[in-house]
Amino acid sequence: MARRATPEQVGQATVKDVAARAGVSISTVSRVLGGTYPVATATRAKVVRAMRELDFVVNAHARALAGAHTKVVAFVLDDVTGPFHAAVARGVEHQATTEGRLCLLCTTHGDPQRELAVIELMREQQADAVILVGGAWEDSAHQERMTHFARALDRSGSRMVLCGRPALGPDVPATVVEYDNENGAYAITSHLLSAGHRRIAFLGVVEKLTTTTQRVRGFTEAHRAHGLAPDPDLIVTGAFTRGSGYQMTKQLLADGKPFTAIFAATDIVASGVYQALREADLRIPEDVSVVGYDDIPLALDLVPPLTTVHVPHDELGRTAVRLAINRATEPVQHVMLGTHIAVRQSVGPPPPR
Amino acid sequence: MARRATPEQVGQATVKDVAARAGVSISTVSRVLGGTYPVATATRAKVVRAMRELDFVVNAHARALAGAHTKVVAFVLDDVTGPFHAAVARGVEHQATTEGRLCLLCTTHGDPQRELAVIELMREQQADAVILVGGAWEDSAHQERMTHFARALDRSGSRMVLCGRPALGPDVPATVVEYDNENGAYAITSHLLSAGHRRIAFLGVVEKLTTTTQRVRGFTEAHRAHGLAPDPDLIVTGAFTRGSGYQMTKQLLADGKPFTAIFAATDIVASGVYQALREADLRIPEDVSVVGYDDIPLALDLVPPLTTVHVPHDELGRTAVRLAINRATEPVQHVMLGTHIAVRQSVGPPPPR
DNA sequence: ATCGTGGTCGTAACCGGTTCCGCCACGAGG
DNA sequence: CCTCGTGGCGGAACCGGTTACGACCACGAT
Repeated sequence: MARRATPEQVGQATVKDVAARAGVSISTVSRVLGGTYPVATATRAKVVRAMRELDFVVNAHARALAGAHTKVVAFVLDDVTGPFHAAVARGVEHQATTEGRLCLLCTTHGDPQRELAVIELMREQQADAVILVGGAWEDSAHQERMTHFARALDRSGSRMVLCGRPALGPDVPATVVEYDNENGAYAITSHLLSAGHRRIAFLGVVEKLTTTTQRVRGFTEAHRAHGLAPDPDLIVTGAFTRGSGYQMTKQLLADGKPFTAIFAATDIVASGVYQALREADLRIPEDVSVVGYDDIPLALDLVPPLTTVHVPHDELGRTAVRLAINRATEPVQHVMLGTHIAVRQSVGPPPPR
Repeated sequence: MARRATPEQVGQATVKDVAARAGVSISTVSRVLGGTYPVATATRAKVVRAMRELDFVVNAHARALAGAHTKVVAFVLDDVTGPFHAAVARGVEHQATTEGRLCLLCTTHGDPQRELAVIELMREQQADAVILVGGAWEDSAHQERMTHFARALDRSGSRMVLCGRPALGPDVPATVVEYDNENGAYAITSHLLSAGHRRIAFLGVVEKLTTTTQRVRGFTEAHRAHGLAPDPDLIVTGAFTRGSGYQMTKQLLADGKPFTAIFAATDIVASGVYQALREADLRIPEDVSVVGYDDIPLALDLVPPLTTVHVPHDELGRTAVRLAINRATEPVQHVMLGTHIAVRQSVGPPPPR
């Protein structure tokens, strides 16, 4: 890139330019920039004036290189479009701003390889914290690589944060902010069970994903607590999408297996369930009760409003960056946020046979 | 920060460390890093090995400082949670990744001041492009500041991108990627008019926001084309939220002004409209027809599915970064993406009186 | 009048890379 | 056998800031 022809007004002004214009040394400019050093009022005024006249802005890279920290937190998630992730992202972004940090965003689109690659990029960026949002893959090789990264980040003064996924191990230097996935599933399943449902379908098991594993566990435990066991045929595999919810429900209906309630793995899945039921002329909750998980805004727009498990998205995101950034003073680096069910109108007693 | 005690394994490994371990010079290490220079195969192997052994990653800041560009695009939007913005963000992120860039994300929460402050931050970060997503404020002081930033960014080799908002002026160095807001509103209003509606309420005018201004203009023009004029009493001010849509509808109903259709400024607003109508026992579209704008996923989940204006969110985001990053080879820096109406089931003929 | 002292400011050494320039050894051509 | 060209590599000057260190000045105190 060609440097400026005249010392001013072309290209980006530097401290050198400011110093020259203000008639002071570079270090003096740097001092008023940092603010943390005595500079005579008159001198400061000259410098500030020169900065304004030259429309000067510091070069964040130079500053990061010379100083200690980067003022950037990175967070990686599946997809910004997913309301769940978006809500967490919002919390992350908000808290990062509060802490005076910028946000680096990366998406993986559900690809474990890409997740690894992205973390590498974040290491290059010297991010203060790298926040991994959402469920993790139950793959030991992947977890090993992840552990490696956690240590590498720790070694370079950064921090890995597991947000909405379980810890990697007791000796892995990472901050963990979970939400009570299993108990949420347990609670809402109990809700269904208490209403009298005995044949409940769980739709949307994603293999090897901690999120579903935990939800299915809560689902199963709740049955057990009622002296029951879920019918394996009613636990169906799918994706966390509207289309998948629709397909799974259609299939379930086609199979003819009796059921009186559906536990959709996520609210998005539930929206697909709603449509399939509507097309089958089945009323909610008179014919079939439906519950979801996540409590995204959509839950209110479904007709009838969806009974679901509320997850503290925002708090999840905020806590993640708060703990990571202030880890020097924050004693606890592993928290489990509570979930609770949000009762609305999609659950009723099972229909009389 | 204390430097490493031993030359290896503590802190972050640098090119110097790698060079020492591989028994070559710093410049050689840099050359294999860059890839763009002849290095003997044997030497390269030694270096690569040393890098792996030391778990080396380049320091992006040092690289940015020494080299030319940053490999980062910044984008600022109102709120990640909004489905519209999220969808654009997804496009931005995707294209940025394709172009080998990282994404810096900032939110303004509708605060013009913050938007300005954020752009300043992005300048510090030397972002390759700064993408502003969503409508702009029709405030001349604000636009002036914006113009100033556009020039400043241009001067430092960066680029401002207006994504979903109108150009600032013919001589302002900025890339503009708009969508046809007015024609979309015109089309869907015509759709309503053609169905026989004559008293259509427009809900959700946000003062001084280009987005609503353009939509209202299309709304008005469509009326005019039919030899009509909208009733000013039916154009109501509000926010782009579900709650606002709900409130405005309630109020409209309470006012007793006759109307047979509602044009919600956005789909989110429409969701509030739906609820208010449901509570008033008014059927859609038998009693009231409703249309929205944006075509976010929610439109499909509303009952009945919402007829709305489809906006090419994803393309909007992708085009924004594509044009900005490749502006050297992309001849046109101002594009207007088309919109079209997505007909679903929320519009019918007006009820017989 | 001299010395000590505290407040300001300039000089220079970094931070961790990239890249221009020049050196060296080697093989080929005269 | 000597010279010239060339591929591979090292030395050093940056990029734009921060900061330790020391110089300088004007004070009040002795």
